[in-house]
Amino acid sequence: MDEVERIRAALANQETIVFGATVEVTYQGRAQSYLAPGDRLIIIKPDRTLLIHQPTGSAPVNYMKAHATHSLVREPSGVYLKSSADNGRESLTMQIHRFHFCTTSKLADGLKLRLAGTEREMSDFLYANPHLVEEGFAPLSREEHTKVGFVDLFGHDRNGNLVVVECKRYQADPKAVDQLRRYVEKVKAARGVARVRGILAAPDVSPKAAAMLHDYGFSFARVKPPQRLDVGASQARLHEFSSSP
Amino acid sequence: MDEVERIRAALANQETIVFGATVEVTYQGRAQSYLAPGDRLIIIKPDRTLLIHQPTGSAPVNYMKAHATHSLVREPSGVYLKSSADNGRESLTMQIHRFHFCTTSKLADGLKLRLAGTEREMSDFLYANPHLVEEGFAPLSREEHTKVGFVDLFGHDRNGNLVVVECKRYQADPKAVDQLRRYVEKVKAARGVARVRGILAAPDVSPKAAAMLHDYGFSFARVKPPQRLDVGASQARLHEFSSSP
DNA sequence: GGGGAGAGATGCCGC
DNA sequence: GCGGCATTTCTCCCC
Repeated sequence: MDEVERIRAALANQETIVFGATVEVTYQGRAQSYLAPGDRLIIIKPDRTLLIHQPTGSAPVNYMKAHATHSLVREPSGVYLKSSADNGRESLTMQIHRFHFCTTSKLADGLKLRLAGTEREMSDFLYANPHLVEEGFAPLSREEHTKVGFVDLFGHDRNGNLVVVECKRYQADPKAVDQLRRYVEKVKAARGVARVRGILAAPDVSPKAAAMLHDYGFSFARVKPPQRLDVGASQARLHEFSSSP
Repeated sequence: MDEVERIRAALANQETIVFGATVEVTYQGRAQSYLAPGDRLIIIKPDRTLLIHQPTGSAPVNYMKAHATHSLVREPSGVYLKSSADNGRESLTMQIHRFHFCTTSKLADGLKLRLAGTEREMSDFLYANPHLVEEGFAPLSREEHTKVGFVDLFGHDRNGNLVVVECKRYQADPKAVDQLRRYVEKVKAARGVARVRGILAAPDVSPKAAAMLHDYGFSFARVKPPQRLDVGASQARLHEFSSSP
């Protein structure tokens, strides 16, 4: 049985397919692209995600998201993998000039990654340790998704001013200051208060972002995201859900 | 030769390595994570990018960026892939409980993807077809990266007002309006002009973003990004550089 | 299902 | 190298 037949069988059987091949790729959908022939690694997952990787970099050079449909066709001009999704609004055609290797297999895995050091954990940490934001800061709420928007941390300072805190786990950039500014204005409008302070909490701040903070009268609090992953606890909890599909 | 030896040889030989295995992964670096044992697809590229994929989704569940170092070690407790980068600030340990398959190969590819329908092409298109932004719009410059920032399109309207246009290839969201607002204010400050109009050009606009446009007195222009990929020309040009490493 | 926002975002291009 | 920003961003969460 050649590669075409093996891949067809694996597609029908919802296996994980991996092959190396010289391929040429055209894509049309949210954008449009063309990739001239070259050696790439192609992956089709059981959820019908398609990934086409070149020999460098983290990101696939071409791809189709989960739940696409794939068909391998032989035509006079050669062998093609034709993929389609979103009722034909996304389509990808890969001409396979030559197979180098091909593997198919059943892989079983239903586990979730446990991640620590996120922005959410950072705002939780600052809620519990408000002096790290500013001496005298008294948080009222965190992750407020309902009243005034998606404010990370909300409270008042030692002088009774309302304070909006935006947390970033990385060096804060202009976008982060935009966001803080938007939330400060939301709170002003929602509460009818003229003075609302803005504090950006992050491990660092870029030059442009720092200038914006100054322009808007905001403050900066240097805070590193906490990284405390309880592997033991997470492992125990994860194993409770470790039944594979 | 078992999998461990084959992978070691392939690492030394800068080959592309693909294997399926039951693995358990811990990561520490910009964040911290733990992934309990399960079947995954592991890829190591010639540039030493490491990707760990679960059976669903486009994104790797764990990874190391290019130029990491990898070593396969046998210890009394089992076989481990230990990866490190950025002088040890990033590290990943993968315990390999069981190999399911393993492939190594030399893949040669040095070609670049040609992509059409980007924001850049959209601003070029509107520069050439300014009436699509607004009747009477007269563009002065595009992709202005030096004077006032990164304004996509800049000009004046039929009444002589300065106009800043921000292009988005997707449905415009609140972040896009933030960005437009920031650029409008930059132009105001740089030119000392009190009135500068802002126009958001995008195929669609979200409800919140539309409300923000209204609040700030900005306009919306419904424009789709152009998708005209000249495959013939790109193919010819690409083949000139098709010598593989 | 769509909107809003985070991400170990990645990648690209400019200085 | 860093900074600023687009991305076929992807993914999650919540309405």
